[in-house]
Amino acid sequence: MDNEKFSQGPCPVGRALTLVGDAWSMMILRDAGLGTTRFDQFRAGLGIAPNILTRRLAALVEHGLLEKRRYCEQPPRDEYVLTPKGRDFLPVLLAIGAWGRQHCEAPATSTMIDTDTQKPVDPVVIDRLSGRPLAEMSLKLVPPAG
Amino acid sequence: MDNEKFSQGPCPVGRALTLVGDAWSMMILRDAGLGTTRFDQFRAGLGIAPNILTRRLAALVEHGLLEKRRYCEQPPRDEYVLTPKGRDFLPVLLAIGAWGRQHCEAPATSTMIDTDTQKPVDPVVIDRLSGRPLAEMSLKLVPPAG
DNA sequence: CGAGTCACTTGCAAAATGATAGTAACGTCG
DNA sequence: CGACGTTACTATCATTTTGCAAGTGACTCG
Repeated sequence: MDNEKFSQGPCPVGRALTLVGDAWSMMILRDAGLGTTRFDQFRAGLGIAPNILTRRLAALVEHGLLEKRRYCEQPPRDEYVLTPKGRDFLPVLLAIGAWGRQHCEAPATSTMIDTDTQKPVDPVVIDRLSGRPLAEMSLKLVPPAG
Repeated sequence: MDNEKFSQGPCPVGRALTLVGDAWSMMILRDAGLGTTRFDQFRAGLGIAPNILTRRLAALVEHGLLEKRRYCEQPPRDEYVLTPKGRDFLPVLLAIGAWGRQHCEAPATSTMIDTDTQKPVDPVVIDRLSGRPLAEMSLKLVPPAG
């Protein structure tokens, strides 16, 4: 869907989706958030074909969500690490995961726990100002430049 | 990417993405959340080809995010309305939008405002238990079943 | 009757995806 | 020192998906 209409349009959702709006990219970011850094780790963990992985990683690097770093010269070894921009996207993935846990039943489900309290996290999207869950709020769209 | 590996796998993110893990589906849901219900409204608003729209709508209906309702018999007119499952996904889209507003600059940006307070909303993903933003927390993955 | 709206379907070209195989640079074991 | 393994890819090619344009059928409005 990657066209210029959305990448420069007024809707921030559209702009975001031109960068990360495909499943592989999000899965790569998820694994990167869990500590995966190397090409073959991503490949094995996701079961993704190497040519596709190459392209997705390159796109994520180009868009500034990952950084490719040479961490060993001899032999040449690269790692892909999240940039601040990429790290900021992880809460969104956890929100997607929370939705998936609620609405897509499956035999077994992995969970995330807070390492401080050892309790499972339950991601909710709220409004920072009012502190209320967005699901309970009534919202209105305001177009730009008016 | 739609394969059985993820739709039945342990990761709720993967399961969710088999349903909504493409940009068009999310854009359709976004518009549905803003009140769009009819085929040609979606088509015109998104600039999507009609055959693609047909398939995406059918997939979203099949997966239970939208419901197709005949609201007029003569002439036959259908509308697509969000199910509870689909409505629960909207906060995630707003979180994606918040990320997009922060990280993808553009000349002009539309915003959402709270109709109660008339102030712009600022979506953040927090942990329901601790109330803390997930971005500040340190998390650990726990695999299922042992 | 003719034009227009709505919700699509059909046909076909172009692009993306995915499986498999190959490559290049290096390290390690015997 | 030479075979084999590891890492990080590229190349090739079949399959799948996407997207544009045009057409269709049911119906309404003037």
